[in-house]
Amino acid sequence: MENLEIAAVLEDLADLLEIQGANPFKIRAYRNAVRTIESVTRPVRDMVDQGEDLTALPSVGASVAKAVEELLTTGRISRMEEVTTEFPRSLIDLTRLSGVGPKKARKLFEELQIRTVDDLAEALEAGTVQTLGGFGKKSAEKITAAIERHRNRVDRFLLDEVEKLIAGVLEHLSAASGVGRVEVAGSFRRRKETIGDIDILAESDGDGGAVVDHFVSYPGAARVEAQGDTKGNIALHSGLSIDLRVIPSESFGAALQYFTGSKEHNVAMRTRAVKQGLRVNEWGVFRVPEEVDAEDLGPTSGERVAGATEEGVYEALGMAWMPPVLRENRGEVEASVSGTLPALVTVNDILGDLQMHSTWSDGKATVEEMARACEARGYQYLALTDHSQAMAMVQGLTPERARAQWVEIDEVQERIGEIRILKSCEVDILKDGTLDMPDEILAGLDLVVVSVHSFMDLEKKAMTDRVIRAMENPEVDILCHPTGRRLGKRDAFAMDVEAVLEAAAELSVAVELNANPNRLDLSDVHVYRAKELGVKVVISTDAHSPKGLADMRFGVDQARRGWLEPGDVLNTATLSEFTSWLDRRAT
DNA sequence: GCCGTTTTCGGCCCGACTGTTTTCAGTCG
Repeated sequence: MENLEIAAVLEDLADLLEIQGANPFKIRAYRNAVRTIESVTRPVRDMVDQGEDLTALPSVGASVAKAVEELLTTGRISRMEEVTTEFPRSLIDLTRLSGVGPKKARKLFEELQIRTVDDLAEALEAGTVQTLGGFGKKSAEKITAAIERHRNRVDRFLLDEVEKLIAGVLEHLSAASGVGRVEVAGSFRRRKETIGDIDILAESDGDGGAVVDHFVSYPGAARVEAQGDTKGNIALHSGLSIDLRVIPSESFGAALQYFTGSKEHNVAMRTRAVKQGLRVNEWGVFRVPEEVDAEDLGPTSGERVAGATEEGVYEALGMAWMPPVLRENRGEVEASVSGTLPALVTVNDILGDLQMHSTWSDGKATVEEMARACEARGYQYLALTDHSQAMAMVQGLTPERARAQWVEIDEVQERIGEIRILKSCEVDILKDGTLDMPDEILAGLDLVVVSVHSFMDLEKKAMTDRVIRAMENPEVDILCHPTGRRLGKRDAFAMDVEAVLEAAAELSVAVELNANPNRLDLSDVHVYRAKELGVKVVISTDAHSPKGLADMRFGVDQARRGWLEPGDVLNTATLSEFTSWLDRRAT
């Protein structure tokens, strides 16, 4: 069982306990443990198998450790079984509907015997929901709309989609009178691989309500969900929900910090602040007067010690500012305090792109066009990685056509001069782990990259063995898009990523972080683990046109989320450093 | 349920908006 699956079960347990009305701090404790397990870079399963003490993990105590061990050995958690005799697990789906929380879910179940979203839809249709105390006409309408959205749900958006969707909103907002800085905060600013909704902050010391009015008048808005003096929300036709907060200048940094999150990062920060007699909220950092009861404090009571800038907020807490990509409570708070934050890789460090396609297979541009586009980006080298023949539908290269391409590459290299074009091939890993290209061709290539494109539904062990077998071929340099996922479309293969990374370390094979925003494969947690194991990461665009080369920045963002520094990323190497790496196995 | 450089007991992050509950609970982020 993968870490994410374990976390999902515990999350369900927390949701059910909340419906049951358990102690809120107990519920929070479970949720904290969920976050820990989601971001542990090693498989928890291995830790249990090796008899390690799970309570060494932050926020995991005796109860959660026992529950996880029980889950891994028996496939169930007895605490969960107890709760589900009282409240069916399907009630969790109700709380996922906007406007329905644990209290309402419980009430719907106890008074109307509603167990599922379908039950709820029927009851709304019949008009019985409105008869319950706490539910009126408006809430019935809201929940009906939420069910509708749930049924044709556009769950999460990709980073590149969001960038396009919000450009017009930002332009519209900047045109509002009295608005200064406009920043997008939230998971978008942290460059998370998928985005649920958008948080925009607008600086204004004037009439906040007027700014919100202007915001909700955005012509592209499908509906207005909320509208107050400091806050508004609209939904676009795509389903993307956009929150606006209007913030005075003196609080802009505090608000930017607060709404950038993550929630877990902020909790860790505020807990630290409380120990220093400070109070952090979206309005600033305040020194709490000692003899005043916390209950009597307003949001801006006490002496303001920071708030105008984000740097100032961190400084007030004795911390160094850090890039938003790190703010996931995975050790960055401690690293910031101790001055050991990583010096993250940037787009400017990238000196080459090691996966792209040309018209020799399914690319849209010629070898020369791709090379010139890479040259224009300031790279020292690129690798042409057209598909091998197993990818027949995209005219993958036969050995004969591979040789023919080498001739063309030599000609282009002659014309183009400085930038080095590496002869490569994205060789398919066949079902049995052998490679779709004869050894003499592999030996003639400058660089061999390998990928799985077929039989993606193999059993976990078979898939893991297949990929490791491919990496054992001494000609192999890079494993591309290792888990095969397509965000929001296709799950990762059933594959033991830990075992594959360990094999990569052993065999001196690099792993790709595919920069295409649909893939971003490996994930942030996996590249972090690769770094821990000493596996080199290559950030490649897999471009099929010159335009696709620009996706590099998405890959770099993901690498930064995984704490990678330039030295961890192979394609920050200069050409001569990179070619010596290619000779690493020569003795 | 978890945790400890003030604590092994007594805390645990905090504010805005909405709808309906005439003074605030529920939900959300």
